[in-house]
Amino acid sequence: MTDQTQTQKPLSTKDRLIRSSSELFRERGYSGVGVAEILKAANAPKGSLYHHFPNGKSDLALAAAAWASDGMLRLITAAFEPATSFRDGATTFCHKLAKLIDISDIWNNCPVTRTLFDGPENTAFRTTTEHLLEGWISEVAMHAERFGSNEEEAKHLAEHFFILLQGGWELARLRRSSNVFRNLPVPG
Amino acid sequence: MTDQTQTQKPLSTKDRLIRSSSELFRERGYSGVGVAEILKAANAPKGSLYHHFPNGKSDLALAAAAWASDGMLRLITAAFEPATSFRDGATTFCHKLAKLIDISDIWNNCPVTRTLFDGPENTAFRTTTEHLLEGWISEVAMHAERFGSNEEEAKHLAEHFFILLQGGWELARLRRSSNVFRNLPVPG
DNA sequence: TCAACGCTGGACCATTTGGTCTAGTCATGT
DNA sequence: ACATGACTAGACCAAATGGTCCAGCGTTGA
Repeated sequence: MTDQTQTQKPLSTKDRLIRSSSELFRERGYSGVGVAEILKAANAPKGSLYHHFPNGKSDLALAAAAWASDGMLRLITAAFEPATSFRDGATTFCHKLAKLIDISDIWNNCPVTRTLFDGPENTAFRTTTEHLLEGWISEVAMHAERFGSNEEEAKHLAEHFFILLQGGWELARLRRSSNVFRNLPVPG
Repeated sequence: MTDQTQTQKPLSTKDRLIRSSSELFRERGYSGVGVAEILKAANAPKGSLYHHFPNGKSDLALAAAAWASDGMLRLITAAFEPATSFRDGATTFCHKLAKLIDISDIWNNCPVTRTLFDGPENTAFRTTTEHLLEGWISEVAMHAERFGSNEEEAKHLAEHFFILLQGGWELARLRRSSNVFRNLPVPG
């Protein structure tokens, strides 16, 4: 995976492709975005896309979802790591997410489901979606255990939180308000 | 609105168009479905589509979402009407939905968000989405009030339930299991 | 009986779609 | 200096896209 912590301005064509497409995909879904549009946004020619991603659009979507999922994972860590309890971590997460949504609407979409649930129904898409989202859940469960839950409890807590997150995204989008996340009935 | 309670077999072309497209849209999203595919599924020629829906695909999506939303509304009523408490109604709803999902995967999608959030970002789509989904919420809130909640409480309860529903759909799809709804942490 | 109208059938169209292919550029190591 | 391989550039393509148009059909009311 590409190092995302770098602050250097000039991104490689491949990275520009991943980032731009990630934004577009989560805004409008896999089938809602055309290759031409991605290319324009990333300022890249067609040849580059098919060089870096031999299977074209679908490969790119897989990579874009994985990259964006990493961002969410880091957000989870940033919220739960320094927390004093599960509830505290969950609440912090929600407030951080709300702030991101205030900055840009693209955060008001699940980068993984928007990108991959909307895509072609093949094994690669299914397994990647599973891998990424179950990754979020087990990461949250890990923190729940850290705060004293047993494995069973932690799993439930994490799943519950996942449901609230996904549902929150829908309601926040409907209402056009990040406050949904600030008032989310977090478990714990 | 067309009478959906009729049991007569031969549906009008317009109704076939609405029903078929509704299924397709909620399975694969607005941009994931082509007009040709809808026409084939509804066994209708192109002329009919543009006769009944002058604005073509987008008009049809609006109608399809409204029709499917009505179905959800009836499910809500069927669950909450005879219930003994809000929690009872909510639980019944979840079990009914789970059963529908077992029958057909198409129920594991929000018919409104899948169809309209994925569509073109114009006023018609936005206001229709709002109208339909807020309709669900206020219907649930109405039942909450019926069971003794004050207006404020009822609103919160309904929103909370909406979030769980939407999030539940995502997790159920990820896990490919309707049991998510049977174990949903319903409020009340 | 006939006119009017609602609806159907499908030919046709411009545009956009995702994808291929190849000639070229550029940096690298030797 | 040169060969190598990674990468870029964009012309090109078949297929699919959403949409238009109109001739004809059948049912209705006068």
